[in-house]
Amino acid sequence: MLERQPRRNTAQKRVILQSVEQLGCHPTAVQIYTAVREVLPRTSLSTVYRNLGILVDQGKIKAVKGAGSGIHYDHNTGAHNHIECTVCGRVCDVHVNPVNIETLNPETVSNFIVLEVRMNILGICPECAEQLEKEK
Amino acid sequence: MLERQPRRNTAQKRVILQSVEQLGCHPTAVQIYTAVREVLPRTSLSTVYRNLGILVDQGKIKAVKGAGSGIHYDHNTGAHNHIECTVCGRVCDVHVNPVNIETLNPETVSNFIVLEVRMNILGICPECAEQLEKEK
DNA sequence: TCTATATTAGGAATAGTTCTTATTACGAAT
DNA sequence: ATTCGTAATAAGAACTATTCCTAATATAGA
Repeated sequence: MLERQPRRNTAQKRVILQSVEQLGCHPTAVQIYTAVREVLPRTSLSTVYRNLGILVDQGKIKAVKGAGSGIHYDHNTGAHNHIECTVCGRVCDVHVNPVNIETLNPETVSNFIVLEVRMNILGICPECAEQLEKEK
Repeated sequence: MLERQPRRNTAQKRVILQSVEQLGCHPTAVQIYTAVREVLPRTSLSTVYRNLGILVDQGKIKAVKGAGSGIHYDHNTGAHNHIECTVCGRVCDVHVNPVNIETLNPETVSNFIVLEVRMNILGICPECAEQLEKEK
């Protein structure tokens, strides 16, 4: 017997998913909220958070936590890593050779059962680098 | 002329650093706070946070942000990566081959100036794995 | 010991996220 | 098309982790 997960196809949910896809470079909940409100002005921030949680559960988007505060959302659900600007906080995709989980020695990982290896690169984005150069 | 950084050697600061070193496995501010209060019962949480910030600035400890909420503190300031238990939130050290920053192609990193590569492994610690096994 | 001021305790404030509750509206069944 | 059960909503309260504020305290240098 299949468990019925009632999931209504509401306008808010559709626009929220669309916004994550269109905003690019991994928006935060507030950025998504701002974008959604341009289409549906009465949408509340909690609705955005709730639906982002649902979309993550459904595997339609991914939550990304970097060095800075706050969660970023990513419509690219495939395996890839992230780079984060330490100046403006922007998060972008980066494709470096992934670490093969099977090759990790149990001892080196304190005998943990490894689920996922996330690489997080910190750096300065081209825009912020240029800005810093100008200010000198 | 050397800038004078007035740094008083207070009991709180000493005990806070000691606690980070002794607690092991990367305690959070609240865990450090609890440990410090056993020695200095009138210590406040803001004092712990402020001193942890100072110790990070001085390079005596490192702040570690993982997938879960909250900051963990690490007395091992050398280059190494972390593994985090998705069940209990514990953070441990792990030594996998570091990624050489110089080998990264500018294009693959969206032309960012790379400062640091952090690897964060998610998994289940031996204790939680055993617990989960029992509950089955 | 005295003194200037860095540091503290305590609590208020803030940021980001989750929870609560009355209301709304989707969609299945009439 | 209308009705009806309940999932989803708006609004804001609550919560968690952290930082800020201020008067009181205690350290290091004279």
